[in-house]
Amino acid sequence: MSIQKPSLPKGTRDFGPSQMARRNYILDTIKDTFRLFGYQQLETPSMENLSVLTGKYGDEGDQLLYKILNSGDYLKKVNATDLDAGTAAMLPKIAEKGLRYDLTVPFARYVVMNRNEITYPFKRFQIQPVWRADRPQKGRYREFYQCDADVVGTDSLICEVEILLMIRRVFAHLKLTDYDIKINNRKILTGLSEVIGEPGKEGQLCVAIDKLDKIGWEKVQEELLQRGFAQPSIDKLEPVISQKGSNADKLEFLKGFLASSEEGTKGVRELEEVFALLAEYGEDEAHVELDLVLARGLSYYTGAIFEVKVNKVSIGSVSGGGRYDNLTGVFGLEGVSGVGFSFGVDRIYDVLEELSLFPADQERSTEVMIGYFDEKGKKYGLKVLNALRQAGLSSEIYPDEVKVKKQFHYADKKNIPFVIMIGDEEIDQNKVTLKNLHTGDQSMYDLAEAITLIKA
RNA sequence: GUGGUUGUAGCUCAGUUGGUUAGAGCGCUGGUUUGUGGAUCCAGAGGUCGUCGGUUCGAACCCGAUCUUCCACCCCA
Repeated sequence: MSIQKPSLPKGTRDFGPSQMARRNYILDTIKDTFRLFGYQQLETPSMENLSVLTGKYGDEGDQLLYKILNSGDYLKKVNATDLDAGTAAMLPKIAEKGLRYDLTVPFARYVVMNRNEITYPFKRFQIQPVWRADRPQKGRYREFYQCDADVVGTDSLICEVEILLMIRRVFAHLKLTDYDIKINNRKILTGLSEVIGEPGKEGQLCVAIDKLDKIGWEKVQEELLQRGFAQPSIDKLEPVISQKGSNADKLEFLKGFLASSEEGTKGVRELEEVFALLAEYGEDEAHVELDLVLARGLSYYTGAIFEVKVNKVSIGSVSGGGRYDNLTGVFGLEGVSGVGFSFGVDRIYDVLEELSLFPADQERSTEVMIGYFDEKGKKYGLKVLNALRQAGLSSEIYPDEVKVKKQFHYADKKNIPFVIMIGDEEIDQNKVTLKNLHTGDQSMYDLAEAITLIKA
């Protein structure tokens, strides 16, 4: 019987106590914010029927889905001809479930299945892991968490504004100051493709233009040519690429540039209203930047699109989202529009780490540990322990009778700020010795006094 | 999915053209003090060198496969 070394599947991680403390610091901030804006929490199963998931993320997406082998004799329904037909044809016979790939599709499924119980507009948030059979890299995992907030059943641009406000609140609480919320509108991109003489190609345009930051204008032109755009059309795009200035300046420019496109003009008007509403809230435009070349690959966006980039760090975007007109159409429920966005917790974690923005005492859990010299002290300590907990102090007693040195060492390693020591003297005088591990000071007090001191 | 990269003690890393018993720092355990942790000093434990196979008298080192890490592309949070 050989002992096997345990290991983790590629692209997955354990979260130890200190990581969990830090993750919860981020997640609690996000949850508080979602609730503050009236969103309610939803959870859906880790696995969905494969029919719910396939075909929603494109061919590549289907490849990245984790499929779950049927229970029992999973080859039961397979015969020789199925084997010859290849993987794609055989898949439905051996797997009927899969792990969720994102939170949007399960949400759409939920809305459709509960369409009659839901009161619209429906504001929900959802924080759960998702799985992708991608090749992992730094900041890219096969299991990771998404924090989605969506509101469906309203076209109001107030939702867009509130997304901006939620992002700003979360980042302010996390002490992140140097970041940009980039905003654009899919209708503007549609308008652009019309105006430059390539109508209907906004999808292709998006894919290429989205890389501007990364590969530069020259390379983007090459890519556009490859994607079948004519050189004169590309030339017409030039003034948009080089457009600089304030959000108002850019909108002014677009108004003229897209005048001939009905759709584009609509997009401009929507953006204008978002900025106008923001002002109505009494808020400024800090961190909000209209980015004419922000595209985002996802094809289902139809209105506003968002992306958040933290400056001066090596991590890509940490949040993104947008408006979609027909979330639930694939499940047979037409006309449910909505807008949503998502925080990438894992990436925010990396950003906070890179910028050393995690609070120092995040790891502390226990406030007081009780130590003692012998069995008598231990028994006395149990009463003290109970009193501490009733006073609302997170506390523990060292469970084994070992040397005092070892007890203190434990408290020190666990970053426990106070130790209450029990010996014969304390028992005789009905007191406790309280030691502050940070300063090293210690003296004897009544238990009630000690509790007040710890709470101070 | 394509191309490349990494793996030696719990952690960060040395390790000569292939040659006897694979090292350091930090950490860990015990002691120096019989009512006290974090500093000093002393001692100690811990490695089938990612795994499997091959070449060789001999492999941490050379070759192959596989797993893992990270990177670029694709795509994405």
